[in-house]
Amino acid sequence: MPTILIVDDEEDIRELISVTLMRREDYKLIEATDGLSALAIAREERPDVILLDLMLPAMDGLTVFRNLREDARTKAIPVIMLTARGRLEEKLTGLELGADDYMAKPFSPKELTLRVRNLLRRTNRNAHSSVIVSGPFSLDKNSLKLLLDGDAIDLTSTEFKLLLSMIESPGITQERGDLLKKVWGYSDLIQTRTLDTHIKRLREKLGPYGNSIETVRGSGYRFLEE
Amino acid sequence: MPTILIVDDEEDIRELISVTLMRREDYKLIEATDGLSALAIAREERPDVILLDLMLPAMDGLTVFRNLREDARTKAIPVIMLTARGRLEEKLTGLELGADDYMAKPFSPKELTLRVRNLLRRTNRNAHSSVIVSGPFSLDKNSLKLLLDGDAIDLTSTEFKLLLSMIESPGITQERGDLLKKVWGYSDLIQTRTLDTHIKRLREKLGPYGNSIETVRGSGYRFLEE
DNA sequence: CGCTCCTGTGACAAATTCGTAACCCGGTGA
DNA sequence: TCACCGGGTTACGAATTTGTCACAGGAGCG
Repeated sequence: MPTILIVDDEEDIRELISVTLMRREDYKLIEATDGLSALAIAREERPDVILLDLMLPAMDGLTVFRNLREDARTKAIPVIMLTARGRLEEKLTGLELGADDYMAKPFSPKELTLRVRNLLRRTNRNAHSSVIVSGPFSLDKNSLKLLLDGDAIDLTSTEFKLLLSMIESPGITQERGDLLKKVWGYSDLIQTRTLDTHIKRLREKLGPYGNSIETVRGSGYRFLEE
Repeated sequence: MPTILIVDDEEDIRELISVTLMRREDYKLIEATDGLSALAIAREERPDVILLDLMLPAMDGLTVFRNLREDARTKAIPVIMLTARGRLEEKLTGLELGADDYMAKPFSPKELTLRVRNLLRRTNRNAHSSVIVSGPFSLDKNSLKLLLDGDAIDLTSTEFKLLLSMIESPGITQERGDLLKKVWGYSDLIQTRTLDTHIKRLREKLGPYGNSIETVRGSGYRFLEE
């Protein structure tokens, strides 16, 4: 579920945006009423999109934006700037600074929704959507890496495939034959200890989290659901 | 140098856009006057951005857009839709379909430039920059030079190409076959030690940073992500 | 033309991975 | 109680993959 940070000092605007977005999509919304708290929240929460009003008390929106772009933690977060209609110079300054989008109030609720959605899609299109996260596990199909609680774990090619096969269907028991087919390409019921050997090796490498892989006696194995 | 496809049947619009963009940035511009040729060009040239007028003869812009999004070759190309002012329904339909941006004519030339620029930045962080920086590495595509912690390292042509191929996708494991294709143009699975030999030579020249190139056994190689 | 450098090839060494087979243990059913 | 089944474990050797090296041919330069 994407997280959206709404930065506006006017409560009715925040309310309007909040209602608009929640009516049409399933987002987690966070609100900030001033620049400083917006920056703190952005750094802490790493929202997927920021809706940033330019007319803020104390620290104005453009300054907030500059700060966002200067901080490695927040520089990649897409930002939609909001402000009063007709302020072309302001608009251009925002775009000059690298804003992802710009909308003038009052905006069409549907347009806002669509722009947020498209921005999320565009961002996800370029992101490592190949990463599967489950509890402390983070499995990246692009880099063929496993991170466990943030620590890299060396897996062999077969181990990676096996873990991937299991983590893709958490909570689902996979028959031994299915796993043998998926990972090794065995198409018939054959008698082999290969799967068990690799399960053991995998469990060893996973240390305490090795018990995330559960044995279903008489059937196969199952990756613990989060 | 990014490629921009301008799709508009009106010559003065194409001219305006062309002049606007060329005045401010170094782009390769391609023009199309109708939907069919736009699609053909997009598939062949894979532009970095498409400026798509919605009022086209024969095949309208929305249909062109749908086709772009349905084709794996073009679905990832960012599209800015252009049309007459005030057509909110049309605007929403475009955004509904997933357009990356929407501008109403007449548009501010500067705004157009900025939106194109920002879109390019978001989708290709390094595409229009000739210098790729990653940690201590600074690779200049124009001078074919590598700086490592500020010190120039002599690379042969092949070594440079190989390092560039890897550094362009940090953290991504690239199959041996893919690297052989990219750097040597080999198109089939062949048995060769060439890649490994060059990897070894590259690692030697990189000294302590040679371990930025990681071996992914059974797959290929990966440049360490920053 | 001679020299130097670059490049790719093929042979061999080193390292790693993998699968097998034997053995063990616990649970279940007759 | 006993036999059997299924999964856990271990050790070993084979297979595969990657690293390394030396050499030869080609390209480029003076």
